[in-house]
Amino acid sequence: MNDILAELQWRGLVAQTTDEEALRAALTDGPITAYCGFDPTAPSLHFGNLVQLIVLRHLQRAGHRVICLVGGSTGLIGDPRPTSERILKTKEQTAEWVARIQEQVRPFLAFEGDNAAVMVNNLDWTAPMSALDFLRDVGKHFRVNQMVKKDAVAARLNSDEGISYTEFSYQLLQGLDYLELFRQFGCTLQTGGNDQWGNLVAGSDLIHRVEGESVHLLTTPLITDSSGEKFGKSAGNAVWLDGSMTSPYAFYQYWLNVEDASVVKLLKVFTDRSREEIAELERQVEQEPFRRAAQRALAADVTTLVHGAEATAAVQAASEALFGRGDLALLDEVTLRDATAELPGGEVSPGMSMTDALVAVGLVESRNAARRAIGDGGASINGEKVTDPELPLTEGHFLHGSVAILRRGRKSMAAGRRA
RNA sequence: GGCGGGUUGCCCGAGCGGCCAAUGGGAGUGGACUGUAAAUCCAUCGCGAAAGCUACGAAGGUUCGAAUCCUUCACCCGCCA
Repeated sequence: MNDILAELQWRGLVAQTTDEEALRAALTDGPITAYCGFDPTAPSLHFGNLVQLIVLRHLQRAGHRVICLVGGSTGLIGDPRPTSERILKTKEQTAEWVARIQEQVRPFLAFEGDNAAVMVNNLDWTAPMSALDFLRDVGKHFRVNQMVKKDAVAARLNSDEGISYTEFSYQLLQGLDYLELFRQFGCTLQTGGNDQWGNLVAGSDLIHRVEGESVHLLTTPLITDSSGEKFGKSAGNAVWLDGSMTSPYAFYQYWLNVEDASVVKLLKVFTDRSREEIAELERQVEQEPFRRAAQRALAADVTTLVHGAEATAAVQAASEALFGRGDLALLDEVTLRDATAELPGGEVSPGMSMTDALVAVGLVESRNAARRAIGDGGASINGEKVTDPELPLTEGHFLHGSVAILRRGRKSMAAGRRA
Protein backbone atom coordinates (compact mmCIF):
# COMPACT_ATOMS: atom_id res chain seq x y z
CA MET A 1 0.00 0.00 0.00
CA ASN A 2 1.18 3.54 -0.60
CA ASP A 3 2.80 5.59 2.06
CA ILE A 4 -0.19 7.46 3.39
CA LEU A 5 1.80 8.65 6.38
CA ALA A 6 4.21 10.50 4.09
CA GLU A 7 1.24 12.07 2.33
CA LEU A 8 -0.28 13.22 5.62
CA GLN A 9 3.07 14.60 6.70
CA TRP A 10 3.48 16.54 3.48
CA ARG A 11 0.02 18.01 3.96
CA GLY A 12 0.95 19.24 7.41
CA LEU A 13 -1.53 16.94 9.10
CA VAL A 14 0.88 15.22 11.46
CA ALA A 15 2.02 16.75 14.73
CA GLN A 16 2.97 13.70 16.78
CA THR A 17 2.84 9.97 16.40
CA THR A 18 3.87 7.03 18.44
CA ASP A 19 6.85 5.14 16.94
CA GLU A 20 6.84 6.65 13.48
CA GLU A 21 8.54 3.80 11.64
CA ALA A 22 6.29 1.20 13.26
CA LEU A 23 3.24 3.22 12.24
CA ARG A 24 4.54 3.65 8.70
CA ALA A 25 5.15 -0.08 8.46
CA ALA A 26 1.68 -0.91 9.77
CA LEU A 27 0.05 1.47 7.31
CA THR A 28 1.97 0.18 4.31
CA ASP A 29 1.79 -3.52 5.16
CA GLY A 30 -1.94 -3.71 4.75
CA PRO A 31 -5.25 -2.25 5.76
CA ILE A 32 -5.53 -1.38 9.41
CA THR A 33 -8.42 -0.03 11.42
CA ALA A 34 -8.29 3.51 12.74
CA TYR A 35 -10.67 5.62 14.78
CA CYS A 36 -11.28 9.17 15.78
CA GLY A 37 -13.74 10.39 18.36
CA PHE A 38 -15.99 13.44 18.24
CA ASP A 39 -17.64 14.64 21.41
CA PRO A 40 -21.07 16.24 21.14
CA THR A 41 -20.27 19.54 22.81
CA ALA A 42 -22.47 21.45 20.38
CA PRO A 43 -25.21 20.67 17.86
CA SER A 44 -22.69 20.79 15.03
CA LEU A 45 -19.08 20.00 14.29
CA HIS A 46 -16.78 22.92 13.60
CA PHE A 47 -13.57 23.93 11.88
CA GLY A 48 -11.33 21.92 14.22
CA ASN A 49 -13.31 18.73 13.73
CA LEU A 50 -13.07 19.17 10.00
CA VAL A 51 -9.33 18.53 10.21
CA GLN A 52 -10.02 15.20 11.90
CA LEU A 53 -12.62 14.25 9.31
CA ILE A 54 -10.10 14.97 6.60
CA VAL A 55 -7.54 12.69 8.21
CA LEU A 56 -10.08 9.86 8.39
CA ARG A 57 -11.02 10.55 4.80
CA HIS A 58 -7.41 10.25 3.67
CA LEU A 59 -7.01 7.01 5.61
CA GLN A 60 -10.14 5.48 4.14
CA ARG A 61 -9.19 6.45 0.61
CA ALA A 62 -5.83 4.84 1.17
CA GLY A 63 -7.65 1.59 1.83
CA HIS A 64 -7.87 1.51 5.60
CA ARG A 65 -10.97 0.88 7.62
CA VAL A 66 -12.07 3.89 9.64
CA ILE A 67 -14.33 4.11 12.65
CA CYS A 68 -16.08 7.30 13.52
CA LEU A 69 -16.92 7.46 17.19
CA VAL A 70 -19.42 9.96 18.46
CA GLY A 71 -19.04 10.38 22.18
CA GLY A 72 -22.43 9.76 23.72
CA SER A 73 -20.80 9.01 27.06
CA THR A 74 -17.69 11.19 26.97
CA GLY A 75 -19.94 14.08 25.98
CA LEU A 76 -21.82 13.63 29.23
CA ILE A 77 -18.62 14.00 31.26
CA GLY A 78 -16.66 16.68 29.40
CA ASP A 79 -13.04 16.78 28.36
CA PRO A 80 -11.17 19.04 30.81
CA ARG A 81 -10.34 22.34 29.19
CA PRO A 82 -7.20 24.01 30.52
CA THR A 83 -9.18 27.08 31.52
CA SER A 84 -12.42 26.19 33.18
CA GLU A 85 -14.86 23.52 34.22
CA ARG A 86 -17.60 22.71 31.75
CA ILE A 87 -21.26 22.95 32.59
CA LEU A 88 -22.85 19.53 32.35
CA LYS A 89 -25.25 19.01 29.46
CA THR A 90 -28.44 17.08 30.01
CA LYS A 91 -28.59 13.51 28.77
CA GLU A 92 -31.43 14.43 26.41
CA GLN A 93 -29.50 17.23 24.84
CA THR A 94 -26.38 15.15 24.46
CA ALA A 95 -28.34 12.35 22.80
CA GLU A 96 -29.85 14.81 20.36
CA TRP A 97 -26.47 16.25 19.48
CA VAL A 98 -25.03 12.78 19.02
CA ALA A 99 -27.71 12.06 16.45
CA ARG A 100 -27.07 15.31 14.62
CA ILE A 101 -23.33 14.82 14.51
CA GLN A 102 -23.65 11.26 13.28
CA GLU A 103 -25.67 12.53 10.36
CA GLN A 104 -23.31 15.39 9.73
CA VAL A 105 -20.31 13.09 9.40
CA ARG A 106 -21.86 10.82 6.77
CA PRO A 107 -20.98 12.81 3.64
CA PHE A 108 -17.29 12.91 4.53
CA LEU A 109 -16.72 9.18 4.62
CA ALA A 110 -18.03 6.20 2.67
CA PHE A 111 -20.33 4.18 4.90
CA GLU A 112 -21.29 1.87 2.04
CA GLY A 113 -19.25 -0.45 -0.13
CA ASP A 114 -16.52 -2.96 0.56
CA ASN A 115 -14.43 -0.71 2.79
CA ALA A 116 -17.28 0.89 4.65
CA ALA A 117 -16.65 3.23 7.53
CA VAL A 118 -18.14 2.25 10.86
CA MET A 119 -20.15 4.53 13.14
CA VAL A 120 -20.07 3.81 16.86
CA ASN A 121 -21.27 5.48 20.05
CA ASN A 122 -19.28 4.90 23.23
CA LEU A 123 -22.44 5.09 25.29
CA ASP A 124 -23.17 1.59 24.01
CA TRP A 125 -20.40 0.06 26.11
CA THR A 126 -20.22 2.49 28.99
CA ALA A 127 -23.90 2.79 29.87
CA PRO A 128 -24.28 -0.88 30.86
CA MET A 129 -21.16 -0.78 33.04
CA SER A 130 -21.58 -0.31 36.78
CA ALA A 131 -19.52 2.17 38.75
CA LEU A 132 -17.86 -0.70 40.59
CA ASP A 133 -16.94 -2.52 37.40
CA PHE A 134 -15.57 0.71 36.01
CA LEU A 135 -13.41 1.33 39.07
CA ARG A 136 -12.19 -2.27 39.26
CA ASP A 137 -11.73 -3.09 35.57
CA VAL A 138 -10.64 0.27 34.23
CA GLY A 139 -9.61 2.46 37.12
CA LYS A 140 -7.18 -0.05 38.53
CA HIS A 141 -4.99 0.30 35.45
CA PHE A 142 -4.54 4.04 35.82
CA ARG A 143 -2.01 5.74 38.08
CA VAL A 144 -3.19 9.07 39.43
CA ASN A 145 0.46 10.11 39.40
CA GLN A 146 0.39 9.87 35.61
CA MET A 147 -3.06 11.37 35.26
CA VAL A 148 -2.21 14.61 37.02
CA LYS A 149 0.69 15.19 34.65
CA LYS A 150 -1.55 15.47 31.60
CA ASP A 151 -1.41 19.06 30.36
CA ALA A 152 -5.07 19.94 30.66
CA VAL A 153 -5.34 18.41 34.11
CA ALA A 154 -2.11 19.99 35.34
CA ALA A 155 -3.24 23.39 34.11
CA ARG A 156 -6.48 23.02 36.01
CA LEU A 157 -4.78 21.85 39.16
CA ASN A 158 -2.68 25.00 39.03
CA SER A 159 -5.62 27.27 38.36
CA ASP A 160 -7.98 28.91 40.81
CA GLU A 161 -10.80 26.92 39.36
CA GLY A 162 -9.49 23.46 40.10
CA ILE A 163 -11.02 20.41 38.50
CA SER A 164 -13.98 18.23 39.39
CA TYR A 165 -13.65 14.51 39.88
CA THR A 166 -16.01 14.12 36.95
CA GLU A 167 -13.72 15.79 34.45
CA PHE A 168 -10.69 14.21 36.02
CA SER A 169 -12.18 10.85 35.06
CA TYR A 170 -12.48 11.77 31.42
CA GLN A 171 -9.22 10.18 30.36
CA LEU A 172 -10.29 6.83 31.72
CA LEU A 173 -13.39 6.88 29.58
CA GLN A 174 -11.51 7.78 26.45
CA GLY A 175 -8.90 5.17 27.24
CA LEU A 176 -11.62 2.61 27.60
CA ASP A 177 -12.96 3.53 24.16
CA TYR A 178 -9.72 2.65 22.46
CA LEU A 179 -9.51 -0.65 24.34
CA GLU A 180 -13.07 -1.51 23.38
CA LEU A 181 -12.48 -0.73 19.70
CA PHE A 182 -9.25 -2.68 19.77
CA ARG A 183 -11.16 -5.70 21.06
CA GLN A 184 -14.22 -5.33 18.86
CA PHE A 185 -12.63 -4.25 15.61
CA GLY A 186 -8.91 -4.81 15.97
CA CYS A 187 -8.48 -1.06 15.87
CA THR A 188 -4.79 -0.14 16.16
CA LEU A 189 -4.67 3.58 15.37
CA GLN A 190 -6.33 6.50 17.04
CA THR A 191 -6.17 9.98 15.56
CA GLY A 192 -7.08 13.34 17.05
CA GLY A 193 -6.00 16.90 17.62
CA ASN A 194 -2.64 17.41 19.27
CA ASP A 195 -4.34 18.86 22.35
CA GLN A 196 -5.81 15.39 22.77
CA TRP A 197 -2.45 13.67 23.01
CA GLY A 198 -2.83 12.97 26.71
CA ASN A 199 -6.21 11.35 26.20
CA LEU A 200 -4.97 9.28 23.29
CA VAL A 201 -2.02 8.04 25.30
CA ALA A 202 -4.40 6.96 28.04
CA GLY A 203 -5.91 4.55 25.52
CA SER A 204 -2.72 3.13 24.08
CA ASP A 205 -1.29 2.68 27.58
CA LEU A 206 -4.39 0.86 28.70
CA ILE A 207 -4.24 -1.52 25.76
CA HIS A 208 -0.58 -2.15 26.45
CA ARG A 209 -1.28 -3.03 30.08
CA VAL A 210 -4.38 -5.11 29.53
CA GLU A 211 -3.70 -6.76 26.20
CA GLY A 212 0.06 -6.51 26.01
CA GLU A 213 -0.15 -4.99 22.52
CA SER A 214 1.44 -1.83 21.15
CA VAL A 215 -0.98 0.31 19.18
CA HIS A 216 -0.50 3.59 17.36
CA LEU A 217 -1.46 7.22 17.77
CA LEU A 218 -1.38 10.14 15.40
CA THR A 219 -2.26 13.72 16.13
CA THR A 220 -2.79 16.72 13.91
CA PRO A 221 -1.25 20.09 14.72
CA LEU A 222 -3.34 22.98 15.89
CA ILE A 223 -3.99 25.02 12.76
CA THR A 224 -2.80 28.56 13.42
CA ASP A 225 -2.41 31.75 11.43
CA SER A 226 0.81 33.64 10.89
CA SER A 227 0.67 35.20 14.34
CA GLY A 228 0.08 31.90 16.07
CA GLU A 229 -3.63 32.39 16.69
CA LYS A 230 -6.07 29.57 16.20
CA PHE A 231 -7.93 29.48 12.92
CA GLY A 232 -11.62 28.80 12.79
CA LYS A 233 -13.09 31.95 14.26
CA SER A 234 -15.07 34.30 12.08
CA ALA A 235 -15.78 37.64 13.74
CA GLY A 236 -15.30 35.95 17.07
CA ASN A 237 -17.71 33.12 16.31
CA ALA A 238 -16.82 29.54 15.59
CA VAL A 239 -16.95 28.41 11.99
CA TRP A 240 -19.55 25.61 12.07
CA LEU A 241 -20.13 22.95 9.47
CA ASP A 242 -23.90 23.17 9.90
CA GLY A 243 -25.31 25.53 7.29
CA SER A 244 -27.92 26.89 9.66
CA MET A 245 -25.22 27.91 12.14
CA THR A 246 -22.66 29.25 9.67
CA SER A 247 -24.32 29.92 6.33
CA PRO A 248 -22.64 28.52 3.22
CA TYR A 249 -22.10 32.13 2.14
CA ALA A 250 -20.36 33.04 5.42
CA PHE A 251 -18.41 29.79 5.25
CA TYR A 252 -17.19 30.52 1.73
CA GLN A 253 -16.32 34.09 2.68
CA TYR A 254 -14.35 32.87 5.67
CA TRP A 255 -12.01 30.86 3.49
CA LEU A 256 -11.86 33.50 0.79
CA ASN A 257 -10.54 35.99 3.35
CA VAL A 258 -7.69 33.86 4.57
CA GLU A 259 -4.41 35.77 4.81
CA ASP A 260 -1.78 35.23 2.10
CA ALA A 261 0.72 33.92 4.59
CA SER A 262 -1.49 30.93 5.45
CA VAL A 263 -3.35 30.06 2.31
CA VAL A 264 -0.87 27.51 1.00
CA LYS A 265 -0.76 25.72 4.31
CA LEU A 266 -4.55 25.57 4.36
CA LEU A 267 -4.74 24.28 0.80
CA LYS A 268 -2.56 21.36 1.80
CA VAL A 269 -4.59 20.57 4.87
CA PHE A 270 -8.11 21.08 3.64
CA THR A 271 -8.12 20.27 -0.06
CA ASP A 272 -7.25 17.25 -2.15
CA ARG A 273 -5.20 19.31 -4.58
CA SER A 274 -2.00 17.77 -5.85
CA ARG A 275 1.48 19.00 -5.15
CA GLU A 276 1.67 20.47 -8.64
CA GLU A 277 -1.58 22.38 -8.33
CA ILE A 278 -0.63 23.75 -4.95
CA ALA A 279 2.82 24.76 -6.19
CA GLU A 280 1.17 26.67 -9.03
CA LEU A 281 -1.21 28.43 -6.65
CA GLU A 282 1.68 29.29 -4.40
CA ARG A 283 3.44 30.90 -7.33
CA GLN A 284 0.33 32.94 -8.05
CA VAL A 285 0.14 34.17 -4.46
CA GLU A 286 3.65 35.51 -4.85
CA GLN A 287 3.36 36.96 -8.31
CA GLU A 288 -0.18 38.23 -8.51
CA PRO A 289 -1.57 38.24 -4.99
CA PHE A 290 -4.35 40.68 -5.85
CA ARG A 291 -6.09 37.96 -7.88
CA ARG A 292 -6.25 35.77 -4.80
CA ALA A 293 -6.41 32.65 -6.90
CA ALA A 294 -5.30 30.47 -4.00
CA GLN A 295 -7.99 31.82 -1.70
CA ARG A 296 -10.63 31.26 -4.37
CA ALA A 297 -9.51 27.69 -4.90
CA LEU A 298 -9.43 27.03 -1.18
CA ALA A 299 -12.85 28.54 -0.58
CA ALA A 300 -14.39 26.67 -3.48
CA ASP A 301 -12.93 23.30 -2.53
CA VAL A 302 -13.75 23.40 1.15
CA THR A 303 -17.24 24.79 0.62
CA THR A 304 -17.89 22.03 -1.90
CA LEU A 305 -16.65 19.41 0.52
CA VAL A 306 -18.90 20.65 3.31
CA HIS A 307 -21.94 22.05 1.52
CA GLY A 308 -21.83 20.49 -1.94
CA ALA A 309 -21.20 21.77 -5.45
CA GLU A 310 -24.58 23.40 -5.87
CA ALA A 311 -24.32 25.53 -2.76
CA THR A 312 -20.80 26.49 -3.73
CA ALA A 313 -21.86 27.68 -7.16
CA ALA A 314 -24.58 29.78 -5.57
CA VAL A 315 -22.32 31.47 -3.05
CA GLN A 316 -19.63 32.05 -5.64
CA ALA A 317 -22.13 33.79 -7.87
CA ALA A 318 -23.44 35.80 -4.93
CA SER A 319 -19.94 36.85 -3.90
CA GLU A 320 -19.17 37.86 -7.46
CA ALA A 321 -22.31 39.97 -7.70
CA LEU A 322 -21.89 41.62 -4.32
CA PHE A 323 -18.15 42.27 -4.46
CA GLY A 324 -17.75 42.71 -8.20
CA ARG A 325 -16.89 46.18 -9.34
CA GLY A 326 -20.25 46.65 -11.03
CA ASP A 327 -22.99 48.93 -9.75
CA LEU A 328 -25.34 46.97 -7.55
CA ALA A 329 -28.27 48.91 -8.94
CA LEU A 330 -27.54 47.49 -12.37
CA LEU A 331 -27.80 43.85 -11.37
CA ASP A 332 -30.59 42.05 -13.10
CA GLU A 333 -33.44 40.87 -10.99
CA VAL A 334 -32.60 37.17 -10.98
CA THR A 335 -28.95 37.70 -10.07
CA LEU A 336 -29.93 40.13 -7.37
CA ARG A 337 -32.46 37.75 -5.89
CA ASP A 338 -30.06 34.84 -5.89
CA ALA A 339 -27.25 36.90 -4.42
CA THR A 340 -29.29 38.38 -1.62
CA ALA A 341 -30.75 34.98 -0.83
CA GLU A 342 -27.30 34.04 0.46
CA LEU A 343 -27.09 37.01 2.77
CA PRO A 344 -28.36 37.38 6.29
CA GLY A 345 -31.03 40.01 6.47
CA GLY A 346 -34.24 41.28 7.86
CA GLU A 347 -37.36 43.21 7.01
CA VAL A 348 -37.27 46.93 6.48
CA SER A 349 -39.73 49.42 5.06
CA PRO A 350 -39.71 52.84 3.41
CA GLY A 351 -39.46 55.67 5.89
CA MET A 352 -37.32 53.73 8.34
CA SER A 353 -34.10 55.49 9.30
CA MET A 354 -30.75 54.08 8.24
CA THR A 355 -29.95 53.54 11.90
CA ASP A 356 -33.00 51.38 12.41
CA ALA A 357 -32.43 49.59 9.14
CA LEU A 358 -28.91 48.53 10.13
CA VAL A 359 -30.27 47.09 13.34
CA ALA A 360 -33.20 45.43 11.58
CA VAL A 361 -30.99 43.47 9.21
CA GLY A 362 -28.68 42.39 12.00
CA LEU A 363 -25.57 44.20 10.83
CA VAL A 364 -25.15 45.86 14.23
CA GLU A 365 -26.34 44.95 17.69
CA SER A 366 -27.76 48.24 18.82
CA ARG A 367 -28.82 51.61 17.51
CA ASN A 368 -25.81 53.10 19.23
CA ALA A 369 -23.56 50.80 17.28
CA ALA A 370 -25.40 51.71 14.09
CA ARG A 371 -24.85 55.41 14.68
CA ARG A 372 -21.24 54.72 15.45
CA ALA A 373 -20.79 52.79 12.21
CA ILE A 374 -22.41 55.58 10.21
CA GLY A 375 -20.35 58.20 12.03
CA ASP A 376 -17.20 56.27 11.20
CA GLY A 377 -18.14 56.29 7.55
CA GLY A 378 -18.49 52.53 7.58
CA ALA A 379 -22.06 52.04 6.40
CA SER A 380 -23.51 52.03 2.94
CA ILE A 381 -26.69 51.20 1.11
CA ASN A 382 -26.56 49.78 -2.41
CA GLY A 383 -22.92 50.78 -2.53
CA GLU A 384 -23.47 54.42 -1.55
CA LYS A 385 -21.98 55.67 1.67
CA VAL A 386 -24.47 56.79 4.28
CA THR A 387 -23.55 59.88 6.32
CA ASP A 388 -26.81 60.80 7.99
CA PRO A 389 -28.05 58.36 10.64
CA GLU A 390 -31.57 59.66 10.24
CA LEU A 391 -31.67 59.33 6.47
CA PRO A 392 -34.92 57.57 5.72
CA LEU A 393 -35.21 54.62 3.38
CA THR A 394 -37.05 55.49 0.22
CA GLU A 395 -38.80 53.51 -2.48
CA GLY A 396 -35.77 54.12 -4.64
CA HIS A 397 -33.56 52.17 -2.25
CA PHE A 398 -35.40 48.95 -2.98
CA LEU A 399 -33.70 47.51 -6.02
CA HIS A 400 -36.27 46.04 -8.36
CA GLY A 401 -38.75 47.15 -5.75
CA SER A 402 -37.84 44.43 -3.31
CA VAL A 403 -34.49 44.54 -1.57
CA ALA A 404 -31.86 47.01 -0.38
CA ILE A 405 -28.28 45.89 0.15
CA LEU A 406 -26.85 47.26 3.37
CA ARG A 407 -23.20 47.06 4.11
CA ARG A 408 -21.16 47.66 7.21
CA GLY A 409 -17.45 47.91 6.83
CA ARG A 410 -15.73 46.37 3.85
CA LYS A 411 -17.21 42.92 4.01
CA SER A 412 -20.32 42.61 6.13
CA MET A 413 -23.44 42.74 4.00
CA ALA A 414 -27.08 42.09 4.65
CA ALA A 415 -30.29 42.22 2.70
CA GLY A 416 -33.04 44.61 3.72
CA ARG A 417 -36.14 42.93 2.41
CA ARG A 418 -39.23 44.99 1.95
CA ALA A 419 -41.67 44.18 4.73
C1' G B 1 -14.53 20.54 60.27
C1' G B 2 -10.88 24.95 61.37
C1' C B 3 -8.07 29.20 59.54
C1' G B 4 -6.73 32.30 55.54
C1' G B 5 -7.30 34.14 50.34
C1' G B 6 -10.53 34.95 46.25
C1' U B 7 -15.24 35.89 42.72
C1' U B 8 -14.86 43.02 38.45
C1' G B 9 -17.24 44.25 31.60
C1' C B 10 -15.69 39.05 25.73
C1' C B 11 -10.61 37.64 28.26
C1' C B 12 -6.57 39.20 31.53
C1' G B 13 -6.45 42.70 35.21
C1' A B 14 -6.50 47.67 38.33
C1' G B 15 -9.80 49.97 41.70
C1' C B 16 -10.97 49.20 47.95
C1' G B 17 -16.90 54.99 50.46
C1' G B 18 -18.17 60.15 46.32
C1' C B 19 -13.97 62.69 40.93
C1' C B 20 -16.33 54.85 38.62
C1' A B 21 -19.93 52.85 33.23
C1' A B 22 -15.31 51.69 36.28
C1' U B 23 -7.24 52.79 34.73
C1' G B 24 -4.36 49.52 31.57
C1' G B 25 -3.52 45.44 28.08
C1' G B 26 -5.54 41.88 24.62
C1' A B 27 -9.58 40.52 21.54
C1' G B 28 -13.61 42.74 18.72
C1' U B 29 -15.66 46.67 15.48
C1' G B 30 -15.09 51.01 12.00
C1' G B 31 -11.71 54.31 9.14
C1' A B 32 -7.04 55.40 6.27
C1' C B 33 -3.65 52.26 3.09
C1' U B 34 -4.42 47.77 -0.15
C1' G B 35 -6.12 43.05 -3.05
C1' U B 36 -13.00 41.33 0.48
C1' A B 37 -4.69 39.92 2.53
C1' A B 38 -0.74 41.14 6.33
C1' A B 39 1.67 45.03 8.96
C1' U B 40 0.98 50.06 10.58
C1' C B 41 -1.64 54.44 12.22
C1' C B 42 -6.38 56.69 13.97
C1' A B 43 -11.06 56.04 16.22
C1' U B 44 -14.47 53.17 18.84
C1' C B 45 -15.74 49.47 22.23
C1' G B 46 -23.03 48.18 28.38
C1' C B 47 -28.36 50.05 26.77
C1' G B 48 -30.57 54.75 25.55
C1' A B 49 -31.14 60.56 20.74
C1' A B 50 -31.06 62.42 25.68
C1' A B 51 -32.60 62.63 30.66
C1' G B 52 -31.52 58.37 32.52
C1' C B 53 -31.27 52.99 33.16
C1' U B 54 -28.74 48.44 34.06
C1' A B 55 -23.88 46.57 35.69
C1' C B 56 -18.44 44.89 39.57
C1' G B 57 -20.65 36.17 42.24
C1' A B 58 -26.24 36.19 44.73
C1' A B 59 -29.56 38.29 48.36
C1' G B 60 -30.15 41.70 52.16
C1' G B 61 -28.20 45.90 55.20
C1' U B 62 -25.32 50.53 56.84
C1' U B 63 -24.79 55.48 54.47
C1' C B 64 -26.96 61.67 51.72
C1' G B 65 -23.87 58.30 48.57
C1' A B 66 -21.10 51.42 47.85
C1' A B 67 -17.55 47.72 42.91
C1' U B 68 -15.49 49.65 47.49
C1' C B 69 -18.09 48.85 54.59
C1' C B 70 -21.38 44.92 57.29
C1' U B 71 -24.45 40.16 57.25
C1' U B 72 -25.98 35.67 55.06
C1' C B 73 -25.62 32.34 50.90
C1' A B 74 -23.10 30.01 46.57
C1' C B 75 -18.71 28.70 44.14
C1' C B 76 -13.18 28.49 43.76
C1' C B 77 -8.06 28.25 45.85
C1' G B 78 -4.44 27.32 49.79
C1' C B 79 -2.81 25.57 54.62
C1' C B 80 -4.22 22.62 58.87
C1' A B 81 -7.31 18.42 60.76
